[in-house]
Amino acid sequence: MSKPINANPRRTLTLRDVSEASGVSEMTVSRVLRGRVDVAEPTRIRVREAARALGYVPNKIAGALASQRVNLVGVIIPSLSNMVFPEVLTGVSEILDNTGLQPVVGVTNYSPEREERVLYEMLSWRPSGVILAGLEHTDAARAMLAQAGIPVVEIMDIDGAPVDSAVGISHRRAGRQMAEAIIAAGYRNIAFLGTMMPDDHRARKRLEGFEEALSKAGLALVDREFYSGGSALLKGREMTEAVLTRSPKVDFLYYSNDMIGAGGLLYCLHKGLDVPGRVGLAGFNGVELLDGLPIKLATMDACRLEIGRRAAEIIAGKRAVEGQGEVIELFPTLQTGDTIR
Amino acid sequence: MSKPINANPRRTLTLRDVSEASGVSEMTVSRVLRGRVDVAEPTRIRVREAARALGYVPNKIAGALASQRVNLVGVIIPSLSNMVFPEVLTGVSEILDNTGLQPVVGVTNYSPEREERVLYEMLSWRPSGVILAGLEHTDAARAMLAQAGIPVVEIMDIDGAPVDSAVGISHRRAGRQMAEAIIAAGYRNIAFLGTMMPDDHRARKRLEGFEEALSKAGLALVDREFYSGGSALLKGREMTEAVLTRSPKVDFLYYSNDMIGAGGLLYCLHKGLDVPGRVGLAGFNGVELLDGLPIKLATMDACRLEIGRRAAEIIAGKRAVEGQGEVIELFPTLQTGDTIR
DNA sequence: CTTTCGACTGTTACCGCTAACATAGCGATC
DNA sequence: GATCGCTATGTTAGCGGTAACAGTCGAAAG
Repeated sequence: MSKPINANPRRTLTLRDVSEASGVSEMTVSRVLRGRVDVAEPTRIRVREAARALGYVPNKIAGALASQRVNLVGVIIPSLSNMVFPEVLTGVSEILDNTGLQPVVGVTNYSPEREERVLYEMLSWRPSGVILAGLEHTDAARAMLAQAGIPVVEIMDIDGAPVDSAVGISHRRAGRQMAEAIIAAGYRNIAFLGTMMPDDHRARKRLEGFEEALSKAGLALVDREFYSGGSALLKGREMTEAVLTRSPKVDFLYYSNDMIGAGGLLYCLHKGLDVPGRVGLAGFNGVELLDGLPIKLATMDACRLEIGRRAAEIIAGKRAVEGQGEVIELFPTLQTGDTIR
Repeated sequence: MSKPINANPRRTLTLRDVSEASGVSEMTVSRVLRGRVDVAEPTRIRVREAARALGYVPNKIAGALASQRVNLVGVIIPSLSNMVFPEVLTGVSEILDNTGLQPVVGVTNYSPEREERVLYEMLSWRPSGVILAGLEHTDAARAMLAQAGIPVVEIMDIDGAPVDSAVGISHRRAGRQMAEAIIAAGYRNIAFLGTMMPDDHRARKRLEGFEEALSKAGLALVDREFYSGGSALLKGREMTEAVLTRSPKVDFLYYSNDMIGAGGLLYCLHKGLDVPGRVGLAGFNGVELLDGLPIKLATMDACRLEIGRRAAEIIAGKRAVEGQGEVIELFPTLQTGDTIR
């Protein structure tokens, strides 16, 4: 009776408010706002105006619950601070933009436990699909993915068994290829510089492939140096100095990523070392940053943009859950740049 | 009667499934899974085990609708591909990690329209708060923010009027300070190199402050050069070459960000120019990358981590919506590095 | 004029969970 | 032994939308 009028002057708006303001049912408002075609033009206009005037923003939580549809795609990656994953995201968004699907990013910092937590959190929002980096996950994470009943794409790596689909390159092969190129160029005293890799499986696989090819040629790594944390460029510089000081006969430096490779290259140039004569260098990833260096570091692009695109396409295409997942292998190209003779 | 048993063998699980499996009511299951304390220990254990055995993942959509609570915080930033925003995100996550709140990132690519869309999309999930970069937004965006009834923090910049709260630095002042330092060091023929800035308001404000201080000293920019897109490091190199060729008497290069500054620095070093004697350089942001350069570029850190932290604290603290927003000004420190004499 | 049909709009019943309140035990208190 | 006061659990009624189906109404067809 004495319901307080205007007690809550800015209570959050609902369909009902728009419905009352425009004189049609909530259902019709809902139809208009979702862009369905079976509403008369004049009605449509009235509703749109009422909604805009009120500043109504639909509640997707309610909508998703009712329709059992969520236009979100979880994307779980290890890090944002190296340039590689942002580029994957670019590829993903590019494709998803035309589908009504929306990426939601989660970051794991290369921690499997954190990945599990992030995944759990994401799945609890019932996304339409999940894209996640790597093939290595906790058992619980793998189980969740399998149970979720949504398309799952594991990206970056294909050396292993995916839960559902996978898009990536063979890092083992990439490492092998680089080793072969280096050996062919005549280098014999090769050192590896890279991340400490308890959980960077892709770097590990590259190194494995690299060493495999070396040993096939009767060679072995002359030295190796690892780091974790800090400014990659600086670390590359420091590690390079350490290695060249400790093992003066080293004539090639293979870096696990371009950033430390760039640091090493700058160091060598600064020291006036003959590159690629006295010492050769190579990195991995093909990041844009390298274009700005005085001379071009040898590298292998990781097909990041393309991986993002393909993964998104799989999610967008696979409305139906069933059907075996597909595995798409991409092939990185070796760019010898100016640092391999 | 003849309801098909197991018709949908992997229908998605609900509380009811866990409830049946553990022999208690849905409500009790709900309580256990939300970690509420008023459930007997044996019950709690039974429920947990049933949930784990089934692989149940709660449906936050339903939960959020029922409780009118969403543990999400929208974070809207222009870009992920320069190192500045990832660091802001790090600060945000760091604080939010202890609060049960979760950041959700949206990227605008410096487009106001895209920002508006991303914001709309986010608000439709009814987040507990929004953090977004900059003070410049479309009218519609500003209206949505004001209507949303949730804490809003605009970050990076405080030269303007925030919708609610703001955390950032004064870019105008930052530009002024840098100009003063450069003038004090005796440089007189100063050029500016930076982004084309229809929508990079912070770079614009820095330039404004910079020129203001110049003119106060009776000086004016001798040359200027703009770019957009592409590898920043490379652009820095190219623009630097262009400026030094076109205006040989230039003795100082002020860059709108560290990345192009680094490119310029590498170019100068490569050309054997005397830095900082013949020509001085300065950038902006204080990115970690600079630590790896042969000599240290002068810069000003933008307090990115701290901005992220403070913004998150405001959101986390402000359970209540009311109360005027606060404006927190941070003060960047000028690091002269090795490129100002 | 009645019937039919299609275009448009309304009604009803949930979606899966949680707030709020109700209830059942059960030992302590007087 | 009745009452009280807990603690532990259950019941009820939505949260704000949407699917599915049910009208309504005017024009075309018979």
